Amino acid sequence: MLTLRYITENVEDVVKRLEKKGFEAKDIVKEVVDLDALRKQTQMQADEAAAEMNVISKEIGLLFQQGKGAEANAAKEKTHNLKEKLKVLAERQNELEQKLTELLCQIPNTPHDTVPEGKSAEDNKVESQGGHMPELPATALPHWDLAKKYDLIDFELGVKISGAGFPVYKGKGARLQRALVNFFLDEAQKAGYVEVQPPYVVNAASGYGTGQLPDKEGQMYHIGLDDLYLIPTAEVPVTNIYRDVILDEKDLPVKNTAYSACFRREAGSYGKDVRGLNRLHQFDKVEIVRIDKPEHSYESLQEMVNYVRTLVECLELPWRILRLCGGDMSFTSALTFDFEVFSAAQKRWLEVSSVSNFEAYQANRLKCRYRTADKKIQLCHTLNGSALALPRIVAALLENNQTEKGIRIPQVLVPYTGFDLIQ
RNA sequence: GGAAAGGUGCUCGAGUGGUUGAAGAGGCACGCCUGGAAAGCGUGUAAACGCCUAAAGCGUUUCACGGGUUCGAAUCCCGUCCUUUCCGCCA
Repeated sequence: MLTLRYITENVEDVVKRLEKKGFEAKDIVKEVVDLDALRKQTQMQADEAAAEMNVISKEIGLLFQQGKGAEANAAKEKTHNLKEKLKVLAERQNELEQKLTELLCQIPNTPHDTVPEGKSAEDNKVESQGGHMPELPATALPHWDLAKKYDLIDFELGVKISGAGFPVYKGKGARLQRALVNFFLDEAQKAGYVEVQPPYVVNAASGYGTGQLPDKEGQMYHIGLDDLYLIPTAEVPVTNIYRDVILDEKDLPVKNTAYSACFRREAGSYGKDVRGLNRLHQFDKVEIVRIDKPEHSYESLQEMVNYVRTLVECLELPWRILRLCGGDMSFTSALTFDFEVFSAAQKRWLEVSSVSNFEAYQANRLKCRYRTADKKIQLCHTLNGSALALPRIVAALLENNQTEKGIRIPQVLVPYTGFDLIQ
């Protein structure tokens, strides 16, 4: 969430910026400002009452020590009203603070200046593109047919075991998955990211920390018996490593990478767009996470974008980078670049990575802070990106590299797969 | 799942209902000492919110979390959560 201070000190600016996200913030921001004023006033009164109470209590203590029991008992009389008043004020302050947090959670992150105007995915701006567009014969197959033909992925078997969206990878299909994961992790390590293996289930506090809760509750699988959530991305457990942590300036930027399976309910999305590997309930992804100081976070974002680009280039896939418009950005992001690769048989661009700077939005909920060289405490900026999500990469690899002899494996992966052709 | 113990500051660890934000130790930082280092000595070492234009300063809160008793709670009572150990089960 945005910080109270930022909102109350930049009312006009916040409202104006949020327009770009299609969020009408005027009313809620006004409510926040009013409530904050009331909160301050209430705290002043409560603090005053508490201070008075403390003084009297100390006096009573002293009187008892001096054996002046009668005087002490007389002093007690004074506390009754004050105690009642204090209770009321403290309760009111508590309520106000709770209400404020509730409101703040409903306000999305303000978009960066460079975020383009726009309402939907169609308004995203193509930032750059590259790679070679393959020319496939008319007989080219979509990846779900290729997967069947070469016995790489069994979607029906997944339905039997779990349900739609939980494919079973087999033989060279499974091997290709493992190869990609290892390749991505090795590359991330070379780029200075420290690998972690996080838990795949998280508690509610972690869900709140990164912003999945409360707004996106329905998108995660919830384990009711233990009140835990299956992670929709490694971003959640990895970023939460830094929840309630005060880092040292010299430790920044923190760079982590993690492989994890990701679980998403994807409620309400069906149809031809979700066929095959295009949209799954469980998929593999290697994530990169960075924690940085505010003045350096956009440099970090650029570095992450550059890094992800090298991955898609290594894989010899046609790619493009989109700068997401205000309307297509996530609730919590300030600036997002999406990576898409072209899947030549489907003739579609598929999103394989999303790289975002959340500025202090997540950090504020996480209480992820750092101590500057002159000992001041500030919120960090958090960033993350996929590097990369596997299924759509696999879809594009299968489709784009299909030949009469079989499916060609990109050179960089051969040491990992142990084969260069799927026959 | 059964039984027991316990949750205090960066860490370890003490804590009698009344200057305990919290002894002591370690760590860390700075200073002195040294040719340099170690040792030694000294000093410092929580966060949030509020008041104040800001700094300084002051106030309030915080000893897992939530409630209760009390003039006053780290300390007593109740509930919740978590951790550890032993037993059982098990990759």
